Amino acid sequence: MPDEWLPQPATEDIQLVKVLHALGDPVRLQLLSIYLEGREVSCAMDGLGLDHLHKSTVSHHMKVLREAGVTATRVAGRNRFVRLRRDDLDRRFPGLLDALLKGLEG
Amino acid sequence: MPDEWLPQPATEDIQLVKVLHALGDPVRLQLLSIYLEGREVSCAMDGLGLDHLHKSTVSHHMKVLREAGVTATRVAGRNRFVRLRRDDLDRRFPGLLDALLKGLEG
DNA sequence: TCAATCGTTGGATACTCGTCAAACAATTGA
DNA sequence: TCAATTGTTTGACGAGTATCCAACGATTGA
Repeated sequence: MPDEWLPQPATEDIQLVKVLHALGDPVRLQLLSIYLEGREVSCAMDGLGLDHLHKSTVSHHMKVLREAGVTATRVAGRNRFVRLRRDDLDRRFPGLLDALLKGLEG
Repeated sequence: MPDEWLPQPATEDIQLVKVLHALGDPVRLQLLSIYLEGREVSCAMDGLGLDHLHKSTVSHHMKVLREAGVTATRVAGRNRFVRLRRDDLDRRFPGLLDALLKGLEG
């Protein structure tokens, strides 16, 4: 049985303004910094620094990132594993993720 | 009499999340594309593609960009001349403006 | 089978935001 | 001096959003 994926925009349909809007929020920018580490992250993982938020709130933010084309979500049983769409974003907006990574470090 | 400038955050106080939030709006992203051409732009200039918006709305968007640290505004008589803080942004978030410029072209 | 787990959905609430309109201040030119 | 110009400010209003809570569906493990 192959993996199932939640719906997401095609690479060529990713819009810059939606990406920037999605990332212009403290919680979602922190999620990005986690994804940028390359880990595939499950929603209910602890230690993401989001313990103060309700799980439905985190789920909402993850949906925003996915619908903007920033992340891809693989469904595996009860879990959803989220990862950055790094190749798609690098092709669509070259240098953007690299710049954000540097900016998040500083 | 020297030029007068509207208040703006210091370079080291520019926050990535505020910059992204400021640019995550269609009108403000269009303003950025105008500023990226290097022109110093006056608020009431025609041909900016913002004719459908009330002047107070444009003024509001320009204020958001300035307070996020994206632009600098010089006061000259009745006019305000707005320009990108390119050097400051390049120093604070290297590669970000270049990536946005490329992304706006595509 | 059945309880526990993971995540989503819908409702409720408070807050933010984009927009316009009107009033205002400052400046300029006649 | 005085009307026109430029841009800001304030208020109002509707739309969007961030958050929590409760309920739910799907899945897993005992």
